[in-house]
Amino acid sequence: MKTPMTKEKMVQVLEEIAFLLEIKGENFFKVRAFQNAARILEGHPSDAGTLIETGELEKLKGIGKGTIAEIVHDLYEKGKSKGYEELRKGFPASLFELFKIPGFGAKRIKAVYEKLAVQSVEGLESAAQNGRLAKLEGFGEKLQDRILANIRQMKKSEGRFLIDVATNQAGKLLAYLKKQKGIERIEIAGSLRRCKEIVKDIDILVSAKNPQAIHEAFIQYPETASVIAHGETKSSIALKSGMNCDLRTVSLREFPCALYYFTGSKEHNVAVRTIAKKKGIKINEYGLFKGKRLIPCASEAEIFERVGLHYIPPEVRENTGEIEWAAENNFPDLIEEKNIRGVFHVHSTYSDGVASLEEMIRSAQEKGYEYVGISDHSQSAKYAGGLEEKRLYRQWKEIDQLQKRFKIRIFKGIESDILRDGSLDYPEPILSQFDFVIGSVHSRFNLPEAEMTERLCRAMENKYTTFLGHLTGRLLLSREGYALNMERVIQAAKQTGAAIELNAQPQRLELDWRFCQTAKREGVGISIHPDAHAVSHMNYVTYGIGIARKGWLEKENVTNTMNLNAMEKFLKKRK
DNA sequence: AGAGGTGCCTCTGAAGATACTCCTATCTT
Repeated sequence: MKTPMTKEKMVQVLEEIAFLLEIKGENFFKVRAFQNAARILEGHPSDAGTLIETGELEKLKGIGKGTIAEIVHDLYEKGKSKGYEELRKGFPASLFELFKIPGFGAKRIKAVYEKLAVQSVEGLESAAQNGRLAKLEGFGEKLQDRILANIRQMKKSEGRFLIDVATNQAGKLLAYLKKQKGIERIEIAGSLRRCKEIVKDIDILVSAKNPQAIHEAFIQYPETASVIAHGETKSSIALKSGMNCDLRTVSLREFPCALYYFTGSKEHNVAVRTIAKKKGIKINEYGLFKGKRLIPCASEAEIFERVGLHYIPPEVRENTGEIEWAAENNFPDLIEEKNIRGVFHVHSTYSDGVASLEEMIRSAQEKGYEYVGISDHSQSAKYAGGLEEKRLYRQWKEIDQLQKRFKIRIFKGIESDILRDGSLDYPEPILSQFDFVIGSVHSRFNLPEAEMTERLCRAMENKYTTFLGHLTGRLLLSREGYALNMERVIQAAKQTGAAIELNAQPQRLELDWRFCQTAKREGVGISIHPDAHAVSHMNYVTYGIGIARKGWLEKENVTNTMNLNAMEKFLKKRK
């Protein structure tokens, strides 16, 4: 039996359909209907099978009973869709890559495809290099240069993956391997275990009774695109997604030292080995030795114990001061996900979310939170359906109604655009009615550093600004953040009492962990927010926790570890 | 294409800036 198509793949197909319709110059709303459906499906907490078998699919607003539902059914039941295949005729798969180039949309893709027979990024690059692109109607020298630069930038991201992509793929591979017989211990190691925001490959460590069979099963993994190496202790594969995975097998006895070694970072390992050496201890991936004698270690914790260090959790093993700290005996008690008592920065269908207020609130309550802060976009964010006064009142009214039915405390807030001059997006009489305000920059990204810094500082000086949202506006692997004097911004937060958001969306993950320590030292509060646009995004908090731990944050440093009572006081005090 | 309300039609994510080329495509979630 064929395994049913996964939801991720379906989402991709719907996005491709939208793309093809756009290239064909179809009705804008038709295109958007497919984009919308893709977002809805992606953000829904259930998998495709459940949605189809329960009949819930057709009830989803934006999917309906017509074409889109039919395509999803076909994809699920037959693994293919006639309509989609028809549409794809004559368009090479490599054409989809072009959409990832910033500054390259449907119109321009259509133009180069039809007039220059460009079918891929490679083709576009050579057309730009030999100047053919600039000669095309509607193009020119400058655009050609910009596109070349963007292609170069994009190529830098090749082979690098966001943490959620890596986590999901690693999870599936791990589940597959765990089904094999003879597994004793299995763990993810490497940068993924250290919770790096960008991951290059997945490292898996296994001890098993029958390592050969595990290596064999590993290279047979259905998602394997090619086998790079297949040995007795190490195998490497490239997944269809382009991601590489390494599997190493060790004995059960070696497992803790191997796990420690393969978790890294290299710099951390070198530094700890140096300390160990001074005590006459040798550590390598095979074990911990005093002279020639093997000292058995049943866990990583024992390794640290042996070298006289406090246990250092994987996330902070970057040799950025954690070892000195571990030697001093006042190692921080890093925040854990269970410490989070509520979240802010939750969107709904009032602006650009795909789930209703009720669905988002329910999901927060089901996660066991004491409070949830709703913050849709403000009126200037037209592209995202930002709320002007009238719809704001309607939302407040609905929240009041919902509050009667839900136990969780609902805070009324807004993700307010920070306008060019640093002011917020509503007049004071409206601002004063919010329980909280997240100030975020969503436009005019290319101001000079001094001006942008001033803009953010001014926003924080506004007494209604509770949190400063996604600090630099970066999108990992696709867009640099805007220029900013981080030290000054953190100082301004300290002086004004505004908290800085740690946006847990995998593409953002900022405040960057490298600056969390600075904020912590200055006593600036950090608030971990999912920036959820769908129910499934509520889980982003987990990544935020990983980054917060990586930045050495403790419970006390994180604003939304406050209980409801303390949070209510905090929000009132800010005004 | 889907939703909503009516029976086949209308409306839908709504603007403003930017960077380019020459009047428009793209980006902002």
